[in-house]
Amino acid sequence: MPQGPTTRWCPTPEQLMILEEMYRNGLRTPNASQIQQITRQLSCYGRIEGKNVFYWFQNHKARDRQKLRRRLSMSYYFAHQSRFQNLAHHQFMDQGFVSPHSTFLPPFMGIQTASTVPFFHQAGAEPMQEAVIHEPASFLIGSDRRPWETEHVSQAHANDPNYHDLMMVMGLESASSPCCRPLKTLDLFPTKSTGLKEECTSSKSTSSCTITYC
Amino acid sequence: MPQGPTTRWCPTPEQLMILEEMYRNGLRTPNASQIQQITRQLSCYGRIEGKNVFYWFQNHKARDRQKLRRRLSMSYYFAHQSRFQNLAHHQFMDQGFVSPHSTFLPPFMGIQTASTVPFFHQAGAEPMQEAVIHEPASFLIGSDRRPWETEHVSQAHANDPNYHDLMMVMGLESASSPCCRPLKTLDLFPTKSTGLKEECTSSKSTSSCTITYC
DNA sequence: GCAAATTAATGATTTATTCAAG
DNA sequence: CTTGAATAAATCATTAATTTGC
Repeated sequence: MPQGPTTRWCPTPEQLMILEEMYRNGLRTPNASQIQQITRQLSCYGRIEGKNVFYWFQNHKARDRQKLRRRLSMSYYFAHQSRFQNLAHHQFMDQGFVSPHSTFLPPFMGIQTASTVPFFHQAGAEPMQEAVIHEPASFLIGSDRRPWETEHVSQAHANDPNYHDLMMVMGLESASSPCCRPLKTLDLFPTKSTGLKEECTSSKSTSSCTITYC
Repeated sequence: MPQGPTTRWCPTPEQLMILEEMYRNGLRTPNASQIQQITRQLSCYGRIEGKNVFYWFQNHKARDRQKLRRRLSMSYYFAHQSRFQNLAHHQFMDQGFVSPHSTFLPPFMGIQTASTVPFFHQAGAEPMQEAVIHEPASFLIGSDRRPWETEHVSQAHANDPNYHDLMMVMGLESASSPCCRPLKTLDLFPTKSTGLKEECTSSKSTSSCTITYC
């Protein structure tokens, strides 16, 4: 076997740049059609499948949240350090109070989870209203992202008629072969602001997100 | 529209019976091919899709674990009731110490999560070795369950060549149309015992699981 | 009895956590 | 250490049981 049984996707710089641009522009949870479109778009920069796109957004979103929480808890802790039983920072950072993969939290909380965060706020002095730690399920762009509909399309999509789905909705060309004509600024995703909690932290004044890729 | 836009799957008694039998026989995390097979098998008892099967096993497994944890915590609490600050059972069952959807746990633990359970055991006196609370990721039967490959197959599976995948491996007939000839005992899933933590609590002495459906 | 109101189950999604390749 | 991949936990949402007032 020349290619090995299973090797994980390794995004090319171009793919990564495009994905990050989409993310910066507010895309968080692309639906099946969007995933297909993005996959096709990125496939001219290297091997890629729909699930790679799906996972990339999932992980990127999760790790963004994680970083935010970490920063928040951290700053909260340092602001009220004296309350935490005279434990120095490294004492619970380095000694197993918090696993390296878990979210930072003051020692008395143990491992932080979505469920325990409220207690943290109860125990603290200030509400920290400005930063929503646990966003509700309404956080997605479209609610009809169904991994089950994302299948094999990237493999046998060459002349699959199901491909021309939401292309119009997204304002993307609906060429039936991998789009290899980038170098253009496209109108990507209509940013219907649905009261989302954590959407588009970057500047966004127009009603649609655009992405420049090259 | 006769059927309405979107209504969730409502399993028929036959479908439920078969699924539960498979679960009893040790199936926990069917892979894509198994899901396809099961879907096809159950489709003659009513409308069903691959994702329904996938979700059913996921939910059933999770809620089994939940029940087990609840029972364990419960019995542990009653065994060491005196330690819990003289709180009667209803005092923390009924007054918001434990949300109705969360796992039962003694009040000092707050909401139970997989992460907090170890602390619970640390705090307690006995190890309760016999029941593994938080099973590792190696808990699945096959590691290649990919929801992304489960798609539309139930919709346009009639003459899809990809269908005859693991049928042999599973010892199931590979008819290309929905199997509507039940009333038979089939050899279903080879129970390769891979050091699983929470597998097949029911009696299972042979090396393969069988299911009788009618 | 029976239908509105409540509650319990459970199907479907999203989020958090963990594993492991590189 | 970063991050792609996968699983488990938590949550949401709809349907079925069940209760309650008539």
